[in-house]
Amino acid sequence: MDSAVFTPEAAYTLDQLEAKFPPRDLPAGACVTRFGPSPTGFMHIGGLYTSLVSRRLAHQSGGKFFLRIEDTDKKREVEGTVDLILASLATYGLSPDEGEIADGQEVGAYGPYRQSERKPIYQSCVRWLLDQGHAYPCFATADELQALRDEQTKRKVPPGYYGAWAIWRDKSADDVAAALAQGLPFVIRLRATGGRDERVTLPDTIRGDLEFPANQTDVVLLKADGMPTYHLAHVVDDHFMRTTDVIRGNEWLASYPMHAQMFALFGWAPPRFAHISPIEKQDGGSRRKLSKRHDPEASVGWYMEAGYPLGAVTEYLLNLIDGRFEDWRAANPDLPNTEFQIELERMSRSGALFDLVKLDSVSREVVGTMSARAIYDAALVWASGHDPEFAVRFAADADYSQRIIDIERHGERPRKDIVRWDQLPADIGYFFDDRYAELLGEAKETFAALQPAPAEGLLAAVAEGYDPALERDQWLEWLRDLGLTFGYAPNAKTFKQAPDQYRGHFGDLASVLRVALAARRNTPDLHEMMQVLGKERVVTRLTAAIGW
RNA sequence: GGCCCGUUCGUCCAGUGGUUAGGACGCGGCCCUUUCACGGCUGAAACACGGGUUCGAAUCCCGUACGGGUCACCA
Repeated sequence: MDSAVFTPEAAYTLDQLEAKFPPRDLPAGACVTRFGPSPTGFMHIGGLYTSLVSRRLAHQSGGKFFLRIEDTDKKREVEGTVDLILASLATYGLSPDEGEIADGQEVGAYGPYRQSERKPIYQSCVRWLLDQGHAYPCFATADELQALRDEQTKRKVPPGYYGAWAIWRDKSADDVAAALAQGLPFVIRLRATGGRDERVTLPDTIRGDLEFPANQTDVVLLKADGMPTYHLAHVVDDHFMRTTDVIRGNEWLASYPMHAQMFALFGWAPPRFAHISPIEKQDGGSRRKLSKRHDPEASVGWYMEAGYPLGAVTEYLLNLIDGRFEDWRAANPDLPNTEFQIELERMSRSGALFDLVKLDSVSREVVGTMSARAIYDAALVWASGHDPEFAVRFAADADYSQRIIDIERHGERPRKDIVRWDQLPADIGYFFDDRYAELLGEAKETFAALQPAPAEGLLAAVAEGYDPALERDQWLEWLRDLGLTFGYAPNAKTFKQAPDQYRGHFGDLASVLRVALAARRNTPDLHEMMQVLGKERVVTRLTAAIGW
């Protein structure tokens, strides 16, 4: 039987492919890694995690990181996913060196980088396997396969298409020709070579040597539509794309024996493997993988919407990769995190629980090291996409916005209360007059509820006497003195010693000003806030509040 | 069910035969303080269990339990 019938799109011999995709010219020790997502409408945080590991490993060794779109299942494909993947990677600084880099645009000499466009390559390899007797066509129907499984379950033997259960494994050429003549759909299966007690060992970079029973299953290589299964595509692609390190989720551990067998049959040296544990989530008493359905934080889109700065997600993930990152960061507060060398060998073998609280803490630190300008730029990009109304305000006066951001962020102990950009509209909205106007209603309520009630004439006096030229200390002294004339003790201690002699203490006075100026009781340093607002706004707002 | 993987404070990690089992986040307390933060100090908090090996085990071996993965023409 001519194998061409089963692989109509085959176009090369193995030798031709070897010549077409020669070994890469890279320095010794350089790692070539890849990320191979299927475009099913979603970018999982785990994909970002794997990409981070892969890309860092490649780059710190002088190698390459490429993106391969694994779109061999046309049923599950969701349009637009590739753009989403590209945007996600780009947002967190993980753009690939090779592969699709923009809509339909590819770079790199080992393409095409979409598996759906590599059919001739897969079929060429399968044809060789067929010719060698290492693969064969199978015309079993879904019903027949189901019946097989039912029988296996009944007989309590391992389910699967193997050995004597592999009904098409040893069919005669006549049977095959007959099925073909009827136009029956077929798949191509591997003729498994694993012996009954044979074992294979996987030298996993993270986990050390792992041992499994050798593969005995005649796994499907080519589906009825002529597309490869993951197994075939992985082996063929990672060989011809010259991947040195396959970094993938540990759900692939169990299929390693199949892959190993195929590499051996082709006579190819397998790459190194590193199976990483998935990021999990606490769910009641147990833990499970972060799921697309139940956990919004499973999607990279969630982090983009929340406006976590690039570095925050990266550094949090780096922490999961190697706990020593934290120590490194503490010792090197100013170095870019790309300087941190990751080591696969040090990765945890068990799955890490995703901890949003920790992420926030990391983010706080990351934002803490950013300049007001950098925060402004990043937050504006976020706002443009997620809060247009705020974006307009924020962009209207870039200098004003940056001074707002910079409040209490300079000096020895910078304020670290920004975690994600989406908190900004609520946190600093009151600085903008149009937003402040919208907050007036609640401001009045808060003002009316103030205890002790604001002293008559206080607002007018502050508005009257406010001198923005005063340094913080002088200003404080001035305000304390002024407060005293309205019955506010200069500090809490004095007040506590003689509560009946005062209306309240300095903190109460500050609250009055805060509510009038910011429509809330909690604000950053009052002095600095007033400086940024500027005398005009301060006077206007205080004066308007006199009637509250 | 078979096969495989995993198990140190609530969480993330250090620890590779001899440590008062360390750090970070979170939590409690104290301090600083014009509110909220920041910061400083401090406290509570863990080697899944049972057997070995050893002078000595979180570290090595075996078993148990509990989690997880996988057994598709999905990746």
